[in-house]
Parts: sequence; structure tokens; C-alpha cells
Amino acid sequence: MEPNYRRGPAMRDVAAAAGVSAQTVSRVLSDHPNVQEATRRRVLAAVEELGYRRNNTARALVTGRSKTIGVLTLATNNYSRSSLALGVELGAREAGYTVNSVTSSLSVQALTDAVSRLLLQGVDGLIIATPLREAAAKVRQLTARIPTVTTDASAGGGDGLVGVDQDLAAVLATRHLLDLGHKTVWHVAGPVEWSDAASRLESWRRTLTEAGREVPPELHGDWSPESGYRNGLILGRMPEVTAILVASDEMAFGVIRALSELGRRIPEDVSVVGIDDIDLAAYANPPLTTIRQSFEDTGRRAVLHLIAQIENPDLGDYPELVAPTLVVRSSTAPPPAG
Amino acid sequence: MEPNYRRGPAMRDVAAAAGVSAQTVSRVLSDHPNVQEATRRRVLAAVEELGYRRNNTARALVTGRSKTIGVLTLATNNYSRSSLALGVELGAREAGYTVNSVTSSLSVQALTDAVSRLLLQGVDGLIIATPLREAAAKVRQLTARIPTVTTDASAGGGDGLVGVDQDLAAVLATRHLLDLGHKTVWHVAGPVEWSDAASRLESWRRTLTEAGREVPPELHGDWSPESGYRNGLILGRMPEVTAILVASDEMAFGVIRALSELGRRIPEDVSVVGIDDIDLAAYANPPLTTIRQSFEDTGRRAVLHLIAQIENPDLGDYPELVAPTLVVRSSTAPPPAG
DNA sequence: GCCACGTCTGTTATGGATAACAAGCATAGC
DNA sequence: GCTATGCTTGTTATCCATAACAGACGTGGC
Repeated sequence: MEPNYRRGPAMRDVAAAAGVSAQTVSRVLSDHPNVQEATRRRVLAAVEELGYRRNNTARALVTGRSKTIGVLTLATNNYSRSSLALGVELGAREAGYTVNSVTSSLSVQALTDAVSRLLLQGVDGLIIATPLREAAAKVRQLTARIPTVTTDASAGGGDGLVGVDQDLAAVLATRHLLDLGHKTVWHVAGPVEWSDAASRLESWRRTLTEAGREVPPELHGDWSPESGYRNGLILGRMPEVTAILVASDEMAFGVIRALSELGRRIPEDVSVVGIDDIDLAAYANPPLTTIRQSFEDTGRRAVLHLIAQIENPDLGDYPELVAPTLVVRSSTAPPPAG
Repeated sequence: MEPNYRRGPAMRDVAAAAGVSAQTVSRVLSDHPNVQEATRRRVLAAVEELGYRRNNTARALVTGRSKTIGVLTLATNNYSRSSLALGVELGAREAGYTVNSVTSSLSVQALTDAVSRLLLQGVDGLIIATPLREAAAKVRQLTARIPTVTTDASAGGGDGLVGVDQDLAAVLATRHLLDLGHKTVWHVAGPVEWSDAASRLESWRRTLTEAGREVPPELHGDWSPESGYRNGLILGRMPEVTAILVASDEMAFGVIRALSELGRRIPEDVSVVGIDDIDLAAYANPPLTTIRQSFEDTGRRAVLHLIAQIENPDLGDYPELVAPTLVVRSSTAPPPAG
């Protein structure tokens, strides 16, 4: 029985070439201790000669483990999504896993479909990096059988949660502006579906209230620079606005652009703080003061957390929060003297 | 034999519940025509009741097809990488495939390891979105058995090539600046390892020569905004520099920042053109004139191209190039009168 | 000299699905 | 009434690796 053309040699072919059984080949490749050195060498030579590679599909079938992790992200190309994905991939690789990624829109149907697709692929665990909201119940039901880590708290309790402390992020940003002397801080929030956006909004509001300041009405964007621009065109027309907290750097670029077009100088007339510290933030004009939160690190932690659960299911599950830090650049300054 | 706890029900469990054989269940799920309507309904009811999901691992083992595509990208989070990945994922999903992604650095070792990992996962095809250079031969050897599509020409001939016409991109940008009246155009190129960077460099040079202009020495960056900034600090000190073609928008942000710090106004003193048209380009300060090339579209085309090859191996392989377009914003203008 | 035990290797069963073949049954044609 | 044909369903073999068990052989203890 010669090696199949399309598939390449199988373990039995190696076994035949080395004059041993397939089981022995398996033992050699799995570093099982009880194999004589001479046999081991013969097998390895045969492997080398035939260019044999272990078939992970068959392996997954019999062991019930695919060493694959499923990642669900939103179908947009924003900074946070892609750095998180990168972190997950790096962490997974170090732990000997590969990553199966799937994107989705925010509809219940799309989310459940996406999770189903991942489950069909036989992943060992799941990282859900989108808000679930109304889909939470259905998705939880689908994922009941396998370890799952969430990076957005809107999934509700139950799953492992790994993320950046969004409350602290907004507090740091708001305090920074108040400390500079601004009377109050305006806020361009993210979409309400995201619990990150919601908790930033909430903490901004609380920080102002605790400081005894007026809480202005918030504006909303969708994370895109365009939406920041639109909101900037509104805020720029209001003379009393001297400080703005924007819920993401990408939106902050839009806000700054709009303010500039309206003739308002940054930071002399208006201070702007972003959140994320994307790579381009330091090269904005002016360089953007922002809150650094490493999505790559979050992705890495999420995947390590998940793998720990996969390999030790009895492990208790606990949330894991990373602290963000304030990065002061040139887009913030004390309010104009007038 | 009750359904296994961890694994969930298998086809035979559904078969038992519906009072048919496993083969019949398989036929129902594969929409095979020769199944009686009553039987089909009974099977589907059993599937529903048990919450059965087909095991793709077993399926892949027997069919030799995993309906999975491997993507190799560079381990950095830049705009082009992530939009390409997004396009691949969207295209794959539409065609019923899922995506296994792996990142790598540019070393020969890392690249071959990464490809090996994908092959071990049993992917049906491969998209290689990094330059291969010296690794090309080894990688080609590894991928000999399965369809492969490359998005960087440095892989050399042989594989399917899908990408944006980089020659045209640089020509459009250089011509635009010359047409505005600039005597010549300076160039901040990308890393030489990337054939994209190399062909932009080459075309910039050729366009200048053909127009009878002096070809200034080129500068090199690594795609990062930081490297753009460093090069900008150099170019900004040279009064004769009035027009710069930067090989990526992200580097262009750095260049603009450096020029501003040196007191050179854009576009009054210096015109800057980027390449990529990233989402933030329109919100740079000033908005960036650039060359639009849709990486998302490229990713989508690459994956469709690949799937065509997978499902019809006799298909001839041919390169597929997308035309980029010039997007004029406010970072370019005629040279200063002096 | 016999039993117990450890080391090395082989045999058989298993995971879950599908391809290929086989068989039962009904209808059509002569 | 009997064979040819097509539809429907079932049986068996297969994909490839690994777990569980089993056997052969050698060493050590009493």
C-alpha cells in the first residue's frame, strides 16, 4: 500500500520504512520514554526520509483535543480588534495552539452563527471579543460545553472575563482634565452596545459628579474617525467647551480635525484626550494625550487564561483586569485664560 | 451506549433516535437527494432534539478536506495586515470556509515554522501575506502539495499572486506631485524586504527619470510611524525638499509630525503623499493625499482565487492585480513661489 | 530455579464521519 | 409473470492516530 498521492505518507508508511509498528512511531513522536534509542533513531530517520508530518485531524479525532482556539471578533478593521487578535495569536502560538478566527456583525443571528461555525470546527476553547447583549443567552447555551473567555463584560456573568479596567481609564482621563483646571469635561462616547463604552461613560459621569462639576450631555460615535469628526463639528461650535474626553483615539482624530477646521486651536482653546494609545496617537497633530491600554497584552492574557481552563477544567474561573495608564502628550493644557 | 459527556451526541446517536442508520443521517445532512421526505423529517427532528452538530474533524479526516484556509501574516499590527486579514475572513466565510491564522517574523526559521504549523493543521490552502525572500525555496517545497496564493511578489514565480498594482501606485503619486509643479519628488521607502516597497521605489525612480528630473537619494523606514518621524526630521532640515512620497500612510503621519515640529507648513512649504488610504488618512492634519488600495478587497480576492484552485485543481494559475487610485486631499499643493 | 516486576514493542479497539458496495422493494415494460 | 431499473436504506471498509491491553524478554530477589 503506497503512500497516498494527495495526502502524503501516513504513520503506517513510516512504520513500514522503519520496520516497526505504527504505535512505536507514535511513541517516538510523542516523546514517550519507553523506546530504545536505536529504534527511536530508525524511526526519526524514516520520518525524515519520507517527509512525514503527523496528521492533526486524525489526532484531534482520537484525543478529543484540537489544540485550536476560536476567536470571535467584530467584522471591522479597528485598532483594538486587530491588536487583540495579534495578542491572541502570539499567546496561542507560545502555548502550542493555533487560532481559528471568525468575524461577525452585532446581530443576534450573526453572533450565534459565528459561534456555531467555531464550534463545528472543533475548537478547544473560545474567546469572544464582541459585545453579546441580547445574544448572550443563546451563545452561552451553545458554549456551555467548552471553556470560554470574554473580553466584553456585556456577555454577563458566567464566563471568564479578561480585559482592561475601563472604569479606571475614564477616571484617569477625566481627572487629568479637571486637574488642568477645566471646569468640566465633555464626552464623545462609543456605541452603547459595548460595555467598554458604557463603563467609560458611567465613570466619566461619576468622576464629574464626585468632583462637584456639572455633567454635560454626552455625544455618541461608533468608534470610527468619521463619527468623531461629526461630533467634533458640533462641539467645536460651542464656545464653552474647553475639554473633551473621546472614547477612542480613532474618534479623537476626527474630533481634532473638526475642531481645527472650525478654527479652534488644540490645546490652547480646547483640550482633547483619547483612549487606547494607538500607534498613531503620538503622531497626531498635536500629539494626542491618551489612556494606554494594551490590547495586545489583553489578547495574550485572554488566551493564556483560556488555555489554563482548557488544560485544567477544575480551575476556578475569575475575572482578570489590566490597569490602564495615562500618557500625557500635547493635546491637553489648562483652559484658556478668558 | 449513551452520548459521551464531553463530546456531545454523535451521528450514531441521532441515527438511533430516528430509527435509521448513520449513513442515512449523513445523507440527510448532506442534502443527498435520495432520502424519503418522511425519513428526512424524522432525522432532522432527532438532530434538533439531541442538539446534534456534525463533527468536522471526523469529516475532514475521511474527506481529506477541512474547509479551512491558512493565512500567514507578519506579527505586527499595521493597517494593511489587519484589513487584509479581515478581507480574507469575510471572503472565506461567504464561501463556507474558516480561517486559521498564524503570524511570523521575517526570519527564514520563523517563516518555515509558521508554514509547517499551518500544514499540520490540515488546511486546504494557504495565503502567504509576508515577503519570503530567502525562505521562498524552503516554503515552496513545504507547500508543494497544496494550493497557495501569495500577496507579495518576492515569493518569486510559481504561486498564485494576488495584490495591488504597486507600480501604478507609485507612478500615480509621483506624477501628481510633478503635475503640481514640483521640480522633483523625494521618497521615504518601506523596508527593502517587501517587494511592495521595492516596486514602489523602482517606479518612483523610473517616473522621475522618464520626466527628465533629478532622482534624489531615497530614505528608508520600516512602515512604522516612528520611522516616518525620523526620516521627516531629516527631510525637514533640507530647504530644497518640497515634495515627499511616503511609502505608507502610517509613515506619512510621522513625516508630517516631524515637518510640523521643524516649522515647515504642509502643504504650503512641503507636499506629502502617502500610500494606502487608511481610515485615518482623511483625518490627518492636514488631511492626507494618498493612493487608495483596498487591502480588504485584496484579501477577499486572494481567498476566492485560492478557493477556486482548491475546488478545481486543474485551473490554470494566473496573477491578479488590482488598480489603485489617487485620492487628493489637502497635504499636497504647488511648490512655494520662491 | 521460580516468581515478580520493569522495559520495550506489538495488536486491537476506538474516535466520527463518509465512500463504495449491497440489498430490499416498488414500478415499469414486455 | 418475470426481468430490468430506480429509489431508498443499510453494511462494511476507510481515513489516521492513539489508548488500552498484551506479550516477549531481561533482571533481581529469595
